[in-house]
Amino acid sequence: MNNPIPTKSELKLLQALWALGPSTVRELHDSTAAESGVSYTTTLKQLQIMHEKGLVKRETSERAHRYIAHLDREETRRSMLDDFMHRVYQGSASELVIQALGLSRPASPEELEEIEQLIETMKSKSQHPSEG
Amino acid sequence: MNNPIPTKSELKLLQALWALGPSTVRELHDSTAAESGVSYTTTLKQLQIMHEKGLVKRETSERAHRYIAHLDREETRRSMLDDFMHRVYQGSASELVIQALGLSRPASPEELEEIEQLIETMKSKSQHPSEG
DNA sequence: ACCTTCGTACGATATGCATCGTACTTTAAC
DNA sequence: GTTAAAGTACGATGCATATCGTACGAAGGT
Repeated sequence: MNNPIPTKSELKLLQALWALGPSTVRELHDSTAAESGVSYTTTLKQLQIMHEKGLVKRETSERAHRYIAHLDREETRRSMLDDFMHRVYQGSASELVIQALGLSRPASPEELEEIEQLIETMKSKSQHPSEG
Repeated sequence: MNNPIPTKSELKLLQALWALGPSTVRELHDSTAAESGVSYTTTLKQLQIMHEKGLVKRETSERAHRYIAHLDREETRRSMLDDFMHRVYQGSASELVIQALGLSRPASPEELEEIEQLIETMKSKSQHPSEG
């Protein structure tokens, strides 16, 4: 808990790390620099800073160090969403959900089913408040 | 569309503006500075910058100018949520919704009903893809 | 008329983030 | 063993954000 919130560019590198798994700076740079256009040392420095902050771990046994995301995608998203929900929606998950459902492309029927089932679960839970 | 995303401190002032309606710097500062501890001129400067950016309008007929949020809370939240959803969830509203429902306090039964109804609407829509 | 109070305007500074260039190190090829 | 290639480390810079102090103008009381 109380995890550091990654910045925009840190998040991009984390996305690449989650997609590729443990990677060298070279690999990460090649997979992201095409879009961002930044130079190699920028990617390197960014990863070093992320290491200081504890966002990534690294394996230094090889000459080219291998970086690993410290938290998985689910946990990171959860931290960021929690922060966002409090800052923007004053902690109201339901208002956030309602607005998210109104955004852009409709979800697939399977996803809608999954969401509905979650809601059923929450409904029954809210009738047994002793469960925390 | 393509609205500027407010920064963290700008968002706090917008929250105050939405709560209070058109307000002077003094009013906004009194209602937010207790928590933030910043000085009056900080609030003033912030609002001037927000005015330059188009985040707020202002009424200068009185000596103490009156500031008004340019966009209402719903629109601002929508822009911010859309940006967040793309950056963090790669545009997947359903993954965001599922995780939001899992966060912290459960929503009230009324809110869950509202969400369920929304989902029913979306389900029927997804069976008539010609509606865009 | 003069001073105090309340307001705006704006330059200066601190901090965080993102970016790059340069210096140094290691490896392998010649 | 000298050099080229590929790597790490790190200081310097630019830019946005956040904060504050000072300067200055307008109103009102005495």
